[in-house]
Amino acid sequence: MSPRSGARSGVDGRKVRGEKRRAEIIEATLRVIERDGVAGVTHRTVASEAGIPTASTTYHFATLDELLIATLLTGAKDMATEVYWMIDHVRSHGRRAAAEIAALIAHALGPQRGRTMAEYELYLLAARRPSLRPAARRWLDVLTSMVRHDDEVAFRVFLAAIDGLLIQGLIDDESPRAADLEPVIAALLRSAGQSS
Amino acid sequence: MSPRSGARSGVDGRKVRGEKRRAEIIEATLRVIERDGVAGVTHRTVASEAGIPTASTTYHFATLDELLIATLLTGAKDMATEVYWMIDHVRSHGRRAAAEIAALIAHALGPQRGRTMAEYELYLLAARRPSLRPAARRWLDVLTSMVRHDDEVAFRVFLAAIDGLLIQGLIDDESPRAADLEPVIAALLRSAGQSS
DNA sequence: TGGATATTGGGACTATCGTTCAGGTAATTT
DNA sequence: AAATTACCTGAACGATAGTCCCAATATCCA
Repeated sequence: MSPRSGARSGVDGRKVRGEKRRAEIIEATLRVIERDGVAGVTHRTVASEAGIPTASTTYHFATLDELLIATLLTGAKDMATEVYWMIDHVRSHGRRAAAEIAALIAHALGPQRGRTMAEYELYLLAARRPSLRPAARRWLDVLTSMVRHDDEVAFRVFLAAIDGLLIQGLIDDESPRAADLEPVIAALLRSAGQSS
Repeated sequence: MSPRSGARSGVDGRKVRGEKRRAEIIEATLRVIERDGVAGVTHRTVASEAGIPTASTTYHFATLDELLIATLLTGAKDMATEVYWMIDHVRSHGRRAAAEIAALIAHALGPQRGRTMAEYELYLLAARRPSLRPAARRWLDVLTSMVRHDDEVAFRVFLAAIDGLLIQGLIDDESPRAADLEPVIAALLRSAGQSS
């Protein structure tokens, strides 16, 4: 049985013992996805990555879907944080924003390449499984909610273009350099991002 | 053994008999991906979808990877054709382009939703497996090669934004309506697409 | 026509999968 | 301290996976 189904001793925050395991399992899952993709996620590979017995993963996450949902929810926060930084750069750095954002994208496609792939794989999984969609859409909603209403259209263009650049960058043999991305970002900001 | 590994009777183009089967198997694979995703692709599901015995798929495609590569190569042409239509609309319809493109995207996210998902799943698969990348990048290269050099930056913004809109549309509960997409496309064209 | 070869198709072998279960340990409450 | 409950874990079950093997068949060149 899942620890959430029964048995909470009194207050809510008392089941601290298992929460640490849950977090470890989720982190291990993310590492597995970075390395082998969503296809490589099994109870056994995750348990092995976390260095715990197999049955422990099935105890905290009754089904694989449940594990993936939790992983996506956890990852969504990180994704949102990343894009939030971009927006912050646009607002504070003004003209330098293009260079800053280009560097962030280059970083996501270079050193963080595995992580970026993992995020988009979970994203696509959400497209196919309705139960994952709220989790996947959350970070988009969060971002959208923090721009003024009259900028919503421009903001959507900005987000879509960033998504597209990241995805297209994933199938390049060598990671794109920030210098190559900068003119594209500049053109994007010139129309869509300047007023946000 | 794969038909390519041994046994060719003299010349190369003599193995016409099996080519039809190969095509059938690839088409069945694409249908399986549309319905169940890349994760649903197994020798057995593909064979069942094509109405042929299981061993026939392993005969023509020794490994599952080989089958996926062939499927991606076949599908790449269709994807390129679709985006080419969009560009054509921009050039010929002028001011109406936004509405036309919005309709195309709404169509890709509505009736063609399964197909669109399949394309992006194969796309992400290419990000993870270098052997698939040339096939995935081919259509992008083809598109990029047919715009003037001074428009390249604007064109990249355009393509990236389209990609992003499609992906984000995939995780919406109900497919976005063309009317909702049109202002976004219009804003995009206003800056990036008008000169291409 | 006859032999060589490409192709088909049914079945089977082995590995791994998700999930379950039963018995144990550690913490928490009374 | 006793009991209750969360938590842990090794083993196992049934299902399904990839791939292989071998006999049967269709096709083609000589």
